[in-house]
Amino acid sequence: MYTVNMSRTTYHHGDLRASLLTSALELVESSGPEQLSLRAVARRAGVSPNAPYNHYADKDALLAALAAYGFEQLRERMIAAVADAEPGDEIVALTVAAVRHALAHPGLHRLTAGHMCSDHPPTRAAEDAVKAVVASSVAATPGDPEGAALCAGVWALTQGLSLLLVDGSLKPPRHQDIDDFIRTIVQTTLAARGRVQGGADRRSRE
Amino acid sequence: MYTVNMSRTTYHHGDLRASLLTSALELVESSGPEQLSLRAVARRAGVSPNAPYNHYADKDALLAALAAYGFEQLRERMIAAVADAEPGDEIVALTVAAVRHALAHPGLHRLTAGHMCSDHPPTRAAEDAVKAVVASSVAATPGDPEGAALCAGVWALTQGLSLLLVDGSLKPPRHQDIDDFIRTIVQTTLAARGRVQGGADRRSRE
DNA sequence: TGTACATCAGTGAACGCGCGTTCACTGATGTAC
DNA sequence: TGTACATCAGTGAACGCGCGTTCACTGATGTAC
Repeated sequence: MYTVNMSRTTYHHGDLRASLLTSALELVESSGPEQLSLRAVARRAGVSPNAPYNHYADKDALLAALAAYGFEQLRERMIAAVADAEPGDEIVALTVAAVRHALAHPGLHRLTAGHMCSDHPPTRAAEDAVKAVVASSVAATPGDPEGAALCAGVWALTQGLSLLLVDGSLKPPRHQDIDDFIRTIVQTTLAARGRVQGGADRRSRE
Repeated sequence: MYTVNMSRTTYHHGDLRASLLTSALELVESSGPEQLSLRAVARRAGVSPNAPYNHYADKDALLAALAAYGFEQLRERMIAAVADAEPGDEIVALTVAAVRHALAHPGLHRLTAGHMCSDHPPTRAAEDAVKAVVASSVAATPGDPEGAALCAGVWALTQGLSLLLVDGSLKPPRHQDIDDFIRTIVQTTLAARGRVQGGADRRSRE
């Protein structure tokens, strides 16, 4: 008797595939990605431990689907933020949106950021789509200084901020709103060399 | 008979505490932090599964000690890099050193970056010591633009680059040396707003 | 409209596994006298 | 120098656990005629 969460009356579930995903989503948020077990997901969906195998090849496949979902959600948020941003502010807006998303769904963030979802192509594709949004927002910034490097830097800054904030190793001061906090960090960081002297530029060690 | 790795002749091990740490270090690099088990560490140290309990309260304590070691190593590398850097280049040098360290010890990096090591005070202290080095290198940079924010940004950028490179989601181009790659990204990122127009600065959403 | 049957999507039980941790015990070591 | 004994740091066996996955099976559904 595995009916834990929903009291199903029909033998067939209806849409177990989707139900497993939302169960997994709930569990990843409540217990973290490393604690996520296929059995727990099935339990939560009110189904026997092996029922998921009708919809996902194995545990990895479910995790990969969950990660893909996470990337897609993130992408939508980022796209909306960039669209709403005032000209010249796209990069900061995108970063703020991404970090907020990570803070709103820390479990999902840790799943996608940690490389625990093996390299299923759809997941990789979803991740690439996210990076494409970063690229477009960098390109949208007038001046476009060294596209690829700035893309990488912005994305790294975003992921780093998400990581530190999600883990609690970085905290906004009491009085400061989280959006302002992120915004200030990003703006200050992107402007650091602008205020200091331009020296020490592009010197390879030789 | 648990003598797997070392063929011990004496009943007592000698310095099991240290031996456990190095065994754990090897395992965390070969299999990743989530696979690390206390039994495997004991096995590798050539000792029965419960022998570690004479030296560490539980698995968590061993993990915390390992993480603390990782932070200490990182700190030393960063201090050396900052000391060697030319004036004005401290931040970039520190970042390059930290990312290189992460790439040289990906398992250890993932242990320290993921918040799996519970909050044992010594581990936290070791982490704070690392951040202090960042702070001093930012302060050493002439102009010191908004210390705290830049500290956070530089540290986030460093952690983000480490994460992406360790996970393989960011790769240097074939022809480019990894140091140059990191250096270029950091320099470009810190100089981004300097080259673009200074607009969109410090606008709160209201 | 009714019936035979293939197919789909579940169940229930079991498998072997490695894990963290605890227990009682013991070999080796060092110290007091 | 020799002996009694406390203490330290190991052993070996066992505990209960939850896991991923497989097996044979079965209830429900839809389609062909």
